[in-house]
Amino acid sequence: MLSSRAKYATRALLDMTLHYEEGPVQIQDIAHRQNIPVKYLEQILLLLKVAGFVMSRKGPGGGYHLSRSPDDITLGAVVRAMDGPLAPMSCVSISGYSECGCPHPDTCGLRLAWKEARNAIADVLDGTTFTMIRDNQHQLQDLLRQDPMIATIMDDENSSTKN
Amino acid sequence: MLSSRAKYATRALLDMTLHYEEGPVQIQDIAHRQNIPVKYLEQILLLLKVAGFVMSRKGPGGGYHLSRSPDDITLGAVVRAMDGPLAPMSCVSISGYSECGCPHPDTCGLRLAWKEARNAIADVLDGTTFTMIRDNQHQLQDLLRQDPMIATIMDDENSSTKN
DNA sequence: ATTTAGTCTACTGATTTAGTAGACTAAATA
DNA sequence: TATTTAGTCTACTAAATCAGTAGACTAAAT
Repeated sequence: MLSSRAKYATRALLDMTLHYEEGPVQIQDIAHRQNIPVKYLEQILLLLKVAGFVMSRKGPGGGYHLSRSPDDITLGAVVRAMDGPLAPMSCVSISGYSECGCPHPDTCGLRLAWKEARNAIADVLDGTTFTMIRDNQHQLQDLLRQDPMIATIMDDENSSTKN
Repeated sequence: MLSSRAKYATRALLDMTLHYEEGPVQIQDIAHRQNIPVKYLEQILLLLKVAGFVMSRKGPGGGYHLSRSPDDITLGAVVRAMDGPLAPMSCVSISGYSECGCPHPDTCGLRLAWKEARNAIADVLDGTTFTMIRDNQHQLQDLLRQDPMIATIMDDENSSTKN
């Protein structure tokens, strides 16, 4: 499970994607719209700034805006910046090959499986840009506007029974 | 990142898969071979027993053994039993649809992406049995035995640069 | 009766998480 | 230049979780 830091960060970036054409958006506005504790969001935006996803301007009319096109920001990059490697086990992240304590990491069958899992998740998250997320969201909203009853059906169809 | 509980549990089950034909194996033996703290492993094996993956026998000649074929035990099932849902966010696990705090969960574009990520990871882990893990491990060992220099190359080829 | 081996419960130290609080700095503008 | 606006930076903390450790107990075999 990803941290709430990652959850809020991605929500904030989606919010800024939705307001990308307008000027800078203020922390308070993002916080209110996205239901995020203001003071916590401040810290998270600072992290996103250090990581190069957003820029800021102080003073009246200031606020935050994406530092590049939402087409060039992937979910994977953001999650890594907030929560570290996507790897399910340290032995398949660059930083921690030999630190897993496994008796024979070089021939470990589990390691192979963890690697596949990491690659699968990375493929999805690195292949998803905030532009795509925005477009998908608009499509969902259109669908729901046409037929409000579709909501529950959509959920049943899209979610597998597996947690 | 999965817990060390999940790490040890999967290592223990792999160990029991490797000794599946023999009788019960003792906690101490698993712990020594797999480099796991004995007292911690006790607790984990109890969890695995409750979850139905293993059976135990007390007294001399006793120990633990798989309660069904390693062909019928998947990595996904074990990870869920140890660490809970594979979902990267609560909003895409059965238990927590509406508890994410998102303003509009039903049309959330992020939720769609998290769902895809969860399905990707679930496909890999639910599609990997302990028989497969054992066979892969044996294959790796054979390769390494033939050419000890291949180890580093294998690692370079198999791991993407992405964490 | 003794040994062997799993079972059960409680506890603990360390770390991380998810925030809160408050003082400070820079930019705009009147 | 004073004031307001809005981001910045540092410190702190309550609660939860994690990764074990400790020790007494139970059941099976001989």
